[in-house]
Amino acid sequence: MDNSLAKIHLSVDCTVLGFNGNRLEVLLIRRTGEEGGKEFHDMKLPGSLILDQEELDDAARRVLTELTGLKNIPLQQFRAFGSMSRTKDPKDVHWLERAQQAHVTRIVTVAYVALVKIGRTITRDLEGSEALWVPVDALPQLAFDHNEIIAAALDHLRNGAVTDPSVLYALLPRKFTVTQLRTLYEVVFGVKLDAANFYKKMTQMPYVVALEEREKGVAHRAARYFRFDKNAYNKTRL
Amino acid sequence: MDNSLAKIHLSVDCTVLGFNGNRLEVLLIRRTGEEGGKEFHDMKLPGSLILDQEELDDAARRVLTELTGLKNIPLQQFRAFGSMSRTKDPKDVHWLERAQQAHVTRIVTVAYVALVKIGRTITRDLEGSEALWVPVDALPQLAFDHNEIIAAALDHLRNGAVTDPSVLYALLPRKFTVTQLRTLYEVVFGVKLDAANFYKKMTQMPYVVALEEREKGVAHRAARYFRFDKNAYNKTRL
DNA sequence: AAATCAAATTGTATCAAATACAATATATAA
DNA sequence: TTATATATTGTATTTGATACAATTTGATTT
Repeated sequence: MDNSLAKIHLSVDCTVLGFNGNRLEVLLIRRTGEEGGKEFHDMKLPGSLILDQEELDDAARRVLTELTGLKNIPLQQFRAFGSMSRTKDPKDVHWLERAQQAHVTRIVTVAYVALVKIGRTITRDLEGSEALWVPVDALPQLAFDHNEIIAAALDHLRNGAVTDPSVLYALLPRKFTVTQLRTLYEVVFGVKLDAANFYKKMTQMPYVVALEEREKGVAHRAARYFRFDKNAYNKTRL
Repeated sequence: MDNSLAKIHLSVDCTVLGFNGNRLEVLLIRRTGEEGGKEFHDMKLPGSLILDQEELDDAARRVLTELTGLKNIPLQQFRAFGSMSRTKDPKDVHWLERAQQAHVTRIVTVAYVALVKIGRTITRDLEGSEALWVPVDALPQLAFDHNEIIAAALDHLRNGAVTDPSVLYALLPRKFTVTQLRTLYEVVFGVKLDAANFYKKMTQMPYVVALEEREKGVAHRAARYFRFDKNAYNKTRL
């Protein structure tokens, strides 16, 4: 009975993105596996199989908390990845079966993105542990189809930011300079923007509010800090 | 072993959207079920369980072809739906188990959207069959979480159309008037647009090309037909 | 056949936003 | 004290958005 259906395993994977002031980075987990008797090291997205009765969103939240120690980070599911060829690399299959203690032929994963402030994420749990930030434009070959998942997550971010630019402020520190904001726009949309015009445009937005505090220790005129005002932003949309 | 993992079934569901010249419609399937001895009728999205070894995208394509007879329609996966509460309605569980001949506690579905030209879709297979177009702003209560899936599909369409408006032309007939195009924009984005300004703006786009042919049989000045030029469009983006 | 209707299409004027780029200000470093 | 590197402000120009009046043209009505 029921044997026309695959024995499918289901997992979640989280693409945690951060902005280091210069480019986008993704949080990856070191993986140690074995291939033909030899040990190897590579990286993968933080993920986990879904537990019995566990909601997808809860599973994603669980993974994120276990990894970063952070809670209440908005996570957004954006796509499932379920190609048969996800498990075409024997390295991955071998690793999976050792980790799961079960025969795995097919694993469908539900992918999430989270946008975090890099500074606040690197808690003691992360230091020297198995997690690390890697620039998204310099990724090595990752486990499974994780390179593809990250590419899709970036695409999702870009699309989301067009409709609702407020998501970008989740990537900036609470206090940020206009230059940081501009660099973020440049890196997300892959464009070059005029600094002077961008400055005027953004600082006249009611939701980008100036603080008294200024940058310190830079070898030039210190930039003013701004913060994002969620309330003011929401008022700009109906 | 392996009993900490749920026995999960996996399916695909297709949200096939069309534009009837006035509003968006979605293609639904009539469903006949049984509840407490009484037969009932309602509607659901076209979907199917994934076959063994079948790619997700292939499953979606298969469903779409079986339903509409059309092939080569671009389908886009946009999200998985896997909440435990998807099967909270006993009606749905009962229906599933009768259809699947198996005990089903949890079914995760991978959702796709397809945009089609309504006129070309209604083939003989559809006439009098179990499929029908229903306006998305007048949907009854559907099976499972299909109302939610359709809402997400519309959201996905809106977001996609902001970044890449060319997707909208998949919803229009090959020859269309500017008024049809404008109504589509209005209905997708939920806004009212000035007819004169929209006309000038669109007809000056290099990818909206005027044809000689005009509308016939309308009780006023006949509108000119235009067509969408994919090549010209692509040249406008890098 | 002429007048009428309704929507298509064209015109024009105004206002707002995008862009270019010069000029000024101000932390630290030399 | 001057030099350097950005931050920030100014100004002029171009382009696009918006409002709305005017004209055109099939079909229908008189």
